[in-house]
Amino acid sequence: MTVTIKDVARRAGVAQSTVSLVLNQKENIHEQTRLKILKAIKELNYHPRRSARGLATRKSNNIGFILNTQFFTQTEPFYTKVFLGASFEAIKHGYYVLLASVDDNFDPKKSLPNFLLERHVDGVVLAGRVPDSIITYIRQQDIPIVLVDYRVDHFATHAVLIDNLNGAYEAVSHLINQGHRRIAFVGGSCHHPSIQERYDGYKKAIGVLGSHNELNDKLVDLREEESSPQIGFDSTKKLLSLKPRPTAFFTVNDAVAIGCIKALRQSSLRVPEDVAVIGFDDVEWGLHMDPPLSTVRVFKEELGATAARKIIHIIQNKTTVIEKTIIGTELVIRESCGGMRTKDKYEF
Amino acid sequence: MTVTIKDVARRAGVAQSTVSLVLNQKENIHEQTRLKILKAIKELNYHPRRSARGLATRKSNNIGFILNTQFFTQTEPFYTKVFLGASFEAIKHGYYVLLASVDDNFDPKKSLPNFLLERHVDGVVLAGRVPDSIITYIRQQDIPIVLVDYRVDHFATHAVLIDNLNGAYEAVSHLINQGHRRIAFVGGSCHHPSIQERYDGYKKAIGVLGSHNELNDKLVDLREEESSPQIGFDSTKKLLSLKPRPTAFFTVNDAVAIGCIKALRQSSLRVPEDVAVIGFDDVEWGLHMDPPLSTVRVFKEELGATAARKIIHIIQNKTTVIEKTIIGTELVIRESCGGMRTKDKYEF
DNA sequence: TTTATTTTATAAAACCGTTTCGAAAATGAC
DNA sequence: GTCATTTTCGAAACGGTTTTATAAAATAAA
Repeated sequence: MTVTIKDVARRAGVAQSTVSLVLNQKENIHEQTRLKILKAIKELNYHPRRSARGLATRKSNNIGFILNTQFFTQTEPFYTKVFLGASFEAIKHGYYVLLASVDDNFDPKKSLPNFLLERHVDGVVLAGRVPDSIITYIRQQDIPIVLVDYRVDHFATHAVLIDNLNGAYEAVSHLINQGHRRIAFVGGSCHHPSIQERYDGYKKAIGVLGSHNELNDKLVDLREEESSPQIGFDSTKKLLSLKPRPTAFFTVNDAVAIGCIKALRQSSLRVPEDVAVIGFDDVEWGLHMDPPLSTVRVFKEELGATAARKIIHIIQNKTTVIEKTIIGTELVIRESCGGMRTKDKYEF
Repeated sequence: MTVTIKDVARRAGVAQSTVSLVLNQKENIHEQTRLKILKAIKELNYHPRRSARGLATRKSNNIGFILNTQFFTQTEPFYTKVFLGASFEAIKHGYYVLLASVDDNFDPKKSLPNFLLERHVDGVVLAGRVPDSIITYIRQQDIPIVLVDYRVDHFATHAVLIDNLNGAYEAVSHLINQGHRRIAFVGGSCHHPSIQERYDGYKKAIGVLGSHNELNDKLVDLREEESSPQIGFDSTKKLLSLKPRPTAFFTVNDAVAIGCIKALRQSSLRVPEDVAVIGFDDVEWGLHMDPPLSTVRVFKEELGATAARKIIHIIQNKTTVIEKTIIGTELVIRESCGGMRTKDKYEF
């Protein structure tokens, strides 16, 4: 029924081990027999079966992609894009990506992605904040790891990261250059390193370009919860009570920006005429918001693709030297941060 | 190093075949030896290796998920959600989902998802419109198929479908009940069966609840291209030139609704005061639009989950009787279709 | 009770479709 | 003709499942 390496060998008149050798591009195959075998392969339309190969080589040619369950409940499928990027890049290299999720409070002794137990993956990509315990567990199994958009300082791990610092720096610089002096930093979860870095970029811009006494803790609203439009709304409402009120809002991501703009509108403030807003991430619908949202573009698919390339490289080369790759961002100026009116500029 | 079935057998003092028997829950195992073996399994933390199992059983315990490449370029990750639904449902049943995409003009002789060639999946889910040729090919390989959000009338295939007809019917009925008499049907690709069905639902509602001469071809704008905000914008602009202009717009999906509302706004028409809009799909950001978009909710994850359950069932039971499952929709009334003002009601 | 027969539980062997490795065969150089 | 060097081969893994054989236990027949 299904054609095996044996059939190919028979038709080509060679041993199956020889077929295997040409299949795996090994040395020392006489060109003539190589062609003979290739011909037989083509004629029979032969394709080696993955599980057989996997058994013999102890490689699955799959890679696992694990993320925190709670990210799925988020408004914007940020990590989904990362996954897609990884998935399609992996295919190019002959790998498939298996998706799994873990809870924040997960216990390796009780529940684990099955692909880890069944040796069904050769390496895993961990996306976003994941519990330490799973990192520890996977390392014990000697399965290579690459983190995406997450770092753990006490683990030496390969990682693909967003240039949050610079992204935020550029965004806030832009606001400063437009004359803004009271720039609020709106609502993100202080637990995620990426958010911290965005905050650092904000501070740096104000420190470098503004005057230092403009670095005002009151203008910053970091939260415990995962960022969301709701958080953005609440956060903005709170920040609007400041006197004088902020003239610009740099939000920790686009989801927060949505809530932020909603709050501004509810307070009868016009964007961008009265207040400037810049988000982060560049999600699809930012373009269609009213006004179209200025933001810091994150190359989500590229993050995933890079992680895929990296884990595959590690798998194939047993690389041991740890390296972190930082993917740049791009400031996307649309309408939500338009130039300030003269009146505002001299307001304070 | 890695613990195999042999180790378990040795420790339990039985033959490995016996271990295999309890692993696979077969009959005729003395309870006492069963427990003994289970104990050994637990103590050694043994997990059968997938590729070994796969080789022996000729099953991969993977399922393939194929969709049209062009859907990835679409604004809203509709099918991505379907994929996620399928993926997580599959995990519950011990399967993993492998993602692949095919071009519209793809040729099975040249390029094929590798998992098909390498017997790496036991069945596949095809999402959205896919070329006939791939369906034909997969059937030849005797690999079970389930379609999601697609139907091909000349193939008898299992399918999971959206109740587009009823969804559209309810939405348009709602508009009619609000007093609208000139309801436009805005911009979708006439090639996708789902769009056709939504159109049918629209016609049915007007036919049943309206008067028949309100069924006016001029109010309908179907396109060749895949639906998008741009299409929605163009389509709406065109429909607005009608005299008298439509008072309500039923768009073929939410992406189109975005463009539609943008066009309305550009023509200084207020939503919902001057014009009502209802979309379809219920994408994430519809809730955050201004005004929040009324729409017909499609349970995307549920579509995927159902497809996963179905394909797994077919794989395991060799079911042969074809069945189509239709998943209901839900009319979500938000603000974009609010009641009409009295003035408009009597306008014609 | 003894013997034959069936049932049940376990063991042993064959198989799934590859890769790998040591040995054999072919080739070439001297 | 001998010795190296290529090239090819055969058999043994890899880690499970499945089929078949066998021993032990249970049941039925004599």
